[in-house]
Amino acid sequence: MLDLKKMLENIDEYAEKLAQKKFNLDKNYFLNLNDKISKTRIQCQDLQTQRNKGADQIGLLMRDKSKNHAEIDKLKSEMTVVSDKTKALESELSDLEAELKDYMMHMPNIPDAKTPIGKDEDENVVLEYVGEKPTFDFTPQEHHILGEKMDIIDMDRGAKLSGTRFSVLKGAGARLEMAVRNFLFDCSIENGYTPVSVPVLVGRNIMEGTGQLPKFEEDMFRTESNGKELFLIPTAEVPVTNLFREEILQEDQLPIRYSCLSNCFRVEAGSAGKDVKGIFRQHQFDKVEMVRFATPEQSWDEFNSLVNCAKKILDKLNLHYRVVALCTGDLGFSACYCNDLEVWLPGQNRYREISSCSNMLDFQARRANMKYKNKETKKNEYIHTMNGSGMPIGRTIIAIMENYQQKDGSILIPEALKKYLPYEKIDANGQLV
RNA sequence: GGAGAUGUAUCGAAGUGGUUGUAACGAGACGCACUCGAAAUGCGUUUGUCGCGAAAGUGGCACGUGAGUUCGAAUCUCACCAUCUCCGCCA
Repeated sequence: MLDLKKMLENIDEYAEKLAQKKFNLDKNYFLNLNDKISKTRIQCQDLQTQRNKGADQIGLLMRDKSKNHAEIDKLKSEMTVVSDKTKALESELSDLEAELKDYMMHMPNIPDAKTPIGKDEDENVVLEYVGEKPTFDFTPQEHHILGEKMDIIDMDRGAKLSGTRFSVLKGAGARLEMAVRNFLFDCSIENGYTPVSVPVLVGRNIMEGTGQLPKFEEDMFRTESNGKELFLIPTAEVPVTNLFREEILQEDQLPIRYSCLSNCFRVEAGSAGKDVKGIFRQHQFDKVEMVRFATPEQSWDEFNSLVNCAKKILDKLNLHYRVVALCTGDLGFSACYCNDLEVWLPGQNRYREISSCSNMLDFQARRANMKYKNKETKKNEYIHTMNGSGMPIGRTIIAIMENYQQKDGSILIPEALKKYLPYEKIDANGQLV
């Protein structure tokens, strides 16, 4: 959620920036509503004061036995009127506040000044290329072709179990997956993160805290059982970021760096027909997520360090990639700045997103009410949150398969992975040798 | 799933309808005094949040959450949530 005060002071600037993220601010509605709320609030507080004083007075009279009942009864009936009025106004005020909150919960975070301005992903800006494209003396295949040939990825049986966008990994495929999971998990620990293991089913308020709800409900898997509603998380960012909701941390505790390997579930509404082959875009996948909590002063250093953590992982695997700054139109709902790492996939002959690192500043902290006590000012201030993928397991597997494939149809095991999968390669028949 | 109990500030815990007073008492933390320093002792400070105000200040709201009763609710009623104990069931 945005800072309401700042927004009211710089309403035009905010309107413009929100428009860059495709949110059309209804300025009149917004200002009127605010105006109505502050007027109602003042009236309401006056009435509440009146009610409190009246009640106290009655209490005093009742203690004083010499007073007659007629006087007390008269006051009581007067206070009934005040009390009714107060209740009516209280409920009016809470309706108005709920309306404003609902409107604000649908507003995205505003882009940071260094986010390039642009309509869509075509206007993202490449910041850096790292490593070099591998060369092949044959035509490299896409991962799903290799996977089916070697019988280590079974899309058909995945679909049989759960429908499209589900898959089954077998033999060397399943072992490669486990190796990648362990590798990425250990990478996050080497990079200084404390691993956490969290629920993948969470309540509605948790999804609101990180910004998935209320706006993107159709993108989320929802369960309901015994009247209890729970959502399947689309990323570990959701439960991990919410760990400190409704808490006030000490400044010394920050920064906090957590990593989490979890299942992720996405409906992928609106991406029908896109990336339908293979395991690139699945309803269910595993991912190591890195989440950081920081003070506003630490925020950007922490963010840059987070991006470096992600880069280090791809470097270890010797993969070629580029770093991209997302433009305003492509930026996620909660983010104010985002760098994507796009790995080179020779089979697809293009760069594809493998990690997305975003700084949310205080946007999520406001929604989830996460604060820290500033040592100097002694005030409680909102913390900053940021997160990035410490790689999705599936896409890392794809990158390895496509970049390490050989002319004979085998796939070499990257050096960094041999600790977890002590073989030279997966041969053309899908055997580890 | 059945039975019972509990939920109050940083922690422990009192408070079963009334101003003064958001919260007795205890611990912790912080500040000051005493001390060469420390301990001990004494005094003081210590919930959050939203208004109005340049500030001093001043007012509202919050005792698990939400509704209700009442002139007035931490206290009474109802629902929900969480925790603990016992029983049952089950990875």
